[in-house]
Amino acid sequence: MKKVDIESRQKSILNAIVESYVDTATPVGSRVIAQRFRNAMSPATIRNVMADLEEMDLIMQPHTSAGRVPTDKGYRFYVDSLLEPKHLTREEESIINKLIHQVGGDIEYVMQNASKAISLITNVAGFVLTPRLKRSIFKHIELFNIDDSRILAVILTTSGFVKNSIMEYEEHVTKHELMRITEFLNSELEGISLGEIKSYLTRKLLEERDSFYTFLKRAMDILAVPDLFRADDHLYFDGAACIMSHPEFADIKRARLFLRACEDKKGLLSLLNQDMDREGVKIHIGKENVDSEVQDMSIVTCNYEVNNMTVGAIAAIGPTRMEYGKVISVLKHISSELGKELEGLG
Amino acid sequence: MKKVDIESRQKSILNAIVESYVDTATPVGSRVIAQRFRNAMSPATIRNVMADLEEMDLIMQPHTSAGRVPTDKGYRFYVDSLLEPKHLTREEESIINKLIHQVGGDIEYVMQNASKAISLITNVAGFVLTPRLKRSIFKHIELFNIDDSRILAVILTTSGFVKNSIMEYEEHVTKHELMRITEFLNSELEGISLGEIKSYLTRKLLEERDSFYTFLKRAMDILAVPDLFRADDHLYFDGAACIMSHPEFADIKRARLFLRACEDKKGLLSLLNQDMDREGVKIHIGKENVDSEVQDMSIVTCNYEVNNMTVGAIAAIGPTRMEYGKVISVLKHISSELGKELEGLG
DNA sequence: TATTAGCACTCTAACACTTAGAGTGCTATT
DNA sequence: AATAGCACTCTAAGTGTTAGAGTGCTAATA
Repeated sequence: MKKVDIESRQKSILNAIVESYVDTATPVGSRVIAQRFRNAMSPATIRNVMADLEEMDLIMQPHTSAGRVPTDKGYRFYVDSLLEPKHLTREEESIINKLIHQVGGDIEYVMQNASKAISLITNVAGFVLTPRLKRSIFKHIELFNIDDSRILAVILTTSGFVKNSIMEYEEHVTKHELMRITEFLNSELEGISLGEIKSYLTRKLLEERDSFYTFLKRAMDILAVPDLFRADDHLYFDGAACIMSHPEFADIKRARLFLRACEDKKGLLSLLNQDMDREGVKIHIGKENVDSEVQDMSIVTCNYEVNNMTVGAIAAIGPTRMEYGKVISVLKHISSELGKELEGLG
Repeated sequence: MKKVDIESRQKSILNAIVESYVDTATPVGSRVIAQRFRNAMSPATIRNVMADLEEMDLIMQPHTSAGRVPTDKGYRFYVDSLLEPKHLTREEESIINKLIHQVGGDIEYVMQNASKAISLITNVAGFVLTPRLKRSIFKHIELFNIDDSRILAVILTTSGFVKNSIMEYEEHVTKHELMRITEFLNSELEGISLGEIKSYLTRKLLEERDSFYTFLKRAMDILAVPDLFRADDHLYFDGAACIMSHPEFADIKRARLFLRACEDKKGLLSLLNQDMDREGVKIHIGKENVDSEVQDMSIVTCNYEVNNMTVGAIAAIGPTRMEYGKVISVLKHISSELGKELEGLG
């Protein structure tokens, strides 16, 4: 009889348990696993291994006479050590690309379709965070009077986004003065993120003392309109319907809790903003989430880049029993396609 | 014994049935109604009236030994002839106003919060359609080169919205020429809706034949960027969770169908675009909806105005058993507050 | 010594059966 | 015309029963 490394046998059985459970949503018994291995081991042997895995807190039994189900820790081990990358089919890629690169859609449309693409392919709910303007780098500004009391500022960022801001102004600013201010701001603000503009100008204001002060003050007033610093983090959501097909939500109460968590958005927003700083795919399984509302869910996030700068993030959320491999590849793919599309949109 | 107009007694009993059923979600029997009228009539009498109402197809029995439930036709009669306007409480108004007039939010934020306000107060799902730019009236345009090959157009509308559009352009347009084009477009397009600009300029192009042609052609090319004519109709949605508290969705299958209908958006979009043309509240009960997916739901819509022009619409969707009176007043109130807020946002 | 067959035991999910109660329609009475 | 009384119907909830899936333990086996 061939000698098998016990460690590795435990691994492959855990792997089989996770994949079978993800697939069927029913606790998996020793018989099923034995068949999966074409009876290379007897159910009894597998039961022994299962007892070990349960000892290690990687799997558990919902009740005494049921099969095993992976624990959060079990999924974590699976994701970290067993998961092998899963490629998307041509068909799947084509569906995603069609949704994201649809002609004639504005940014909101693209965001909405990206979240729909996530949920459609992964069969869990999808989230997309809009490009964060505050993180975008200032490139160019144009100012002009639209009437006696209002000035329109148009700001371009290096990642290609445009931000408008109208401000009311009591005293009339001459065209000449406006041009000087425009020139000044353009030379001064290059390379600064939109979120930093305010504090940058304030600092500048403290340094300058002479006649330049009034000029600078006025320039700042024009820019410091609340509009520019408004919250620009919005979450697009899709997949409420498809999530309901999972048996974990057969109980309407759990379904409601899940939907409430999705609509609350605050928790997810802060998670995404946090995860955005690290590149690539991040996974939060069950109780690993600090947010108590999603402690029986898993959240997978991925940043996306426009012109090589991270400006936003996308996410998938569903029961801990999800196809992690697939979700990861889908998010990676969509992140990259979304970035490309946004570059094109300008 | 006092003589009572039979017509009016039928009405008041139908009214009682509808209100009791909306309130309790259980088929209402003759005893309950009798108690509602403080036993002014006996259950037996009421049963006779109920038989009449059933004859008229205003109410029905889910099964032989159950109480009565209003039919679509019954709700319609109730809404048209029995419903009395319901005022919002101070508290409710304050919740709505806080949500909509929150400082530091951009348009998307306001839309999202408006839909949340609808669902929060009415306890059914809320929809908000973004301001339709195509319906907005052209007021002013500014054009400038952002680099050698790209021109940024900023269009202002009379309702106060701003629309950006960047276009790629092979040959360089001089600053002087750009100014001439700007002036031309500003004088020419005043009062035209954004949706009509393209056809207007095309018509103009056919009339002109001389040297002006090239100039006009160029102006049009700049404006006719696809971006300007992109789909700008987005639906914001909230209340998936709260809709789940209704017993009609105890069956997960119906819940899924409802969510699918909400996420599909196409049907709702066309309904809203249609309803927008008439002012005020419009109600679609159950089978009155052409869309088969929502034939067991009711949809209530209301347009909203910015600077006295209808630019968008809001809606509530839920089971036919909904508090029509309340939903109507909430939509009216939110429509008006939303309009005000958007005027302020500029 | 590691694996496996056998067996008693446990728990769930499904089904059948029963019953209380809410509600009706009809008929006879006021 | 309105109502009380009554037989009838249907549902929802509770109770028992059973089949079957799965386990852990022990003893046999390679």
